Amino acid sequence: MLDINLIRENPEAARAGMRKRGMDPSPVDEAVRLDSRWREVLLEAEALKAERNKVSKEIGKMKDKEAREAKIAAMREVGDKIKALDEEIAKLEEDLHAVMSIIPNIPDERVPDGFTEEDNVEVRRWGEHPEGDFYKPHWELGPELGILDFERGVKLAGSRFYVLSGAGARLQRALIHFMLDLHTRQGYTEMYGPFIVRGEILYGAGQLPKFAENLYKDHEEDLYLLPTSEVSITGMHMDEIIEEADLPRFYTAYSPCFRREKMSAGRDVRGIKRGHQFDKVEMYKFCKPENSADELEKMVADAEETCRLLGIPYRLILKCAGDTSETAHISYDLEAWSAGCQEWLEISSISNVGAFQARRAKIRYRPENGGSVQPVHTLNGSGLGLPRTMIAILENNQQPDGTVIVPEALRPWMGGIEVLEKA
RNA sequence: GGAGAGGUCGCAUAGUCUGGCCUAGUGCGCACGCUUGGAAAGCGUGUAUACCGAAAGGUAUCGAGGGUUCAAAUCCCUCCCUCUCCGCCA
Repeated sequence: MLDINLIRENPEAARAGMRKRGMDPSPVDEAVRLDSRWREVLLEAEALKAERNKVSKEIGKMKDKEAREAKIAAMREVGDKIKALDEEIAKLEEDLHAVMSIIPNIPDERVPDGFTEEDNVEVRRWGEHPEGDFYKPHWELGPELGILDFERGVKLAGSRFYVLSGAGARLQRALIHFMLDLHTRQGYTEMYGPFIVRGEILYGAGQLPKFAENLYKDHEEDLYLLPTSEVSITGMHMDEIIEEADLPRFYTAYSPCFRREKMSAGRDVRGIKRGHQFDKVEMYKFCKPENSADELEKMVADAEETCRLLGIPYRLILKCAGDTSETAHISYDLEAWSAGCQEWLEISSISNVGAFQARRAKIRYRPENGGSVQPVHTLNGSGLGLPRTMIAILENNQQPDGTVIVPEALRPWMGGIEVLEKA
């Protein structure tokens, strides 16, 4: 959510941001209109409340019965007016809130123009593409090695589910281990929390109401399965005021992620690229506004280090305005090359969200110099999505004989397995 | 799942029965000042958040949301959470 003061003082900035994303900027005008009407009615209601508070206090001290009754009758009328105005205020607030929550974050000036993936800008590349005519896609390679079972996944839970077994399951666990240890070394604190969260937590992170249909929900309580641990980490400090001395805070967390993928029905159905359940290790930062730009670059470097240590060739993409998440000022994507599918796979998305989520989730900090509290900035980035990292490793590291070499970095957790081969 | 006790401005507590001097008291912590060679102690002052307003000031918030009333921390209803005991079960 943007700051209402910005909408008031510089609505053109918000409009320009929406245009840059290819959106119709009219919600900004609607917000300006609702806000000004809201203030008008609020002023009126508060004046009446001030009067009522004052007179009510007098009534408490009055001895004269008749005069007292007269005042009570008068205040009863004032009370009715207040009630009507309060209802109007509540309605205006609701409408304003609804409009404010569809106005996206303003893209950073470095964000390139454009509305589709085509307009994203490649920043840099690392690593060599494996060349050869023997590279198979993972959906063939995995079952052949006996580590990936699509049929049983479907039997258990339907399409877009799969089962990892033996060395496949172990490889994923090794990756989780490796990433958490790496991020800890990079300065992040490991967190483990609920994989099910309340609706208000999703709201604070900006997932609700917009993405309601993409979430799995408990059938009788206001609880949802996590679509990403970005949500739970944001919620970690919801409604808190953090002392400046306690910033920045860096967190890393492993969690499964659950998504109904309603919006991408029929897309990427093959293999493990897009499942309803996948694991992810997340990086997250809460910091002061003046540091978020630098922290973003550092987080990108942390994600790149993960790829390099695993030997995964990648390219770093700066997303164009139309392709940048609505909560973000600016987003980078890290894409891994997969030799079997012959395509770039998004394995990490790293964003500076600025105050956008913090404002919504009421996460603020108290400056040491005594200034007033203000929203912190938040950043989030995948420390790599596990399935796509698995794809890259399996496909790129395969040998002409159909075996797969385990990256050195993962060996400490592989129990002596250096090569994946048919059991 | 059953029974009970609770949730108050950083922390700890008073206030709730009996609605109005609650503009929420007190202690601790914290900040500043006085005192001191310096410190501790002591003394004094200050110490939530949001919104409206140029300001003065006003409004709201006592777990959340409704209700009663001229007036609600206080009375009523619903919900959330915590603790204790019982039952059941990883």
